[in-house]
Amino acid sequence: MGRPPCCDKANVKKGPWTPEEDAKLLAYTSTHGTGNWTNVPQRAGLKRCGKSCRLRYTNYLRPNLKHENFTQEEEDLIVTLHAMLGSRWSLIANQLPGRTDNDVKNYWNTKLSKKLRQRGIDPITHRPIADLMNSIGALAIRPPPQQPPHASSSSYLPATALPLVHDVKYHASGILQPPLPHQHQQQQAVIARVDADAPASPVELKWSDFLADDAAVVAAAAASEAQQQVLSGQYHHEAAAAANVVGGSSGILAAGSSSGGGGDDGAAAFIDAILDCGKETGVDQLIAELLADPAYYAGSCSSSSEMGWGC
DNA sequence: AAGGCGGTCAACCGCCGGGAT
DNA sequence: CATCCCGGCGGTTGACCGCCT
Repeated sequence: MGRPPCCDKANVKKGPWTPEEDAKLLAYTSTHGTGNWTNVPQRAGLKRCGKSCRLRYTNYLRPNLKHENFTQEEEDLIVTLHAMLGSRWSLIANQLPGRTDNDVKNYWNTKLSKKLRQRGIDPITHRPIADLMNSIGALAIRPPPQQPPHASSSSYLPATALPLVHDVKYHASGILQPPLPHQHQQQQAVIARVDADAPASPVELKWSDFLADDAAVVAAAAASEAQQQVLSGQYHHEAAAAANVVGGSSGILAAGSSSGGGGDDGAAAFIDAILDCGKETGVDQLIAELLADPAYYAGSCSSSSEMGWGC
């Protein structure tokens, strides 16, 4: 039971918008701007729900929207960001000027996820499907852990750790390869730089707080040094974001990848906490920086056309 | 020609978080 | 502090279209 509907459904028109309705909405927004959408229908002379008006405007009528097909570069970016962020379409869309979250979501659901699947890549985890099947088989026969999940000398490791984001290109290409040494060094350098910016009173967030089951344990075991900083409680939102990018992306990637596993929820909650750590989080900026740094994604191939999954 | 089928995408729905009161 | 309202988000639906049989 959610909130009551925002509109009187009996007096609200639904369905496709007509050119006349578009014109009314455009005329109103061009003179009055956006905001207070609940009053917009009445003032614009529309028999629509305010939410519907907002959606129509943001997804279709808003200036500077791109209506043409997605480019190869945009596809690459979506795949990369989806690997980093999961289905946070608004964040992904923020990195694609002129695209809406609805655009990106639809494009992902109808095109990109299929492309990945055809390439043998699981679109949720961004791992090779064959790899996942092996992992599932290993999980099925693995005995329960004998040690607490945070034991440092854990002999308990999955057959294949969940993926690191810097592997995304490799996954997308279907060729899983380890990062080159200089790539790893550069990743660590970024972590160090981000960590150096940590505030004097860091937010107390621990990855372990979000651990709930095996999947999260696997993710933690696969984490890098940067994630260890998170585990030690010296959390800083940007550092944590970097930790997730470099070592803890498995949490993001695992989110939603299984049917309701608690670890997936934990990973998602962890990311939520990161994103909630203040308006100045700089997540967008961090994403932009990471994307601008070719070292993160420089693999054996540099574009998805080379990946071989062009149209 | 017509019906079935799958793909695409605009739009809706319900939930959530944040600000206002 | 509690409640209400609004905007935003992600998931889902359904209309439309083109292709195939």
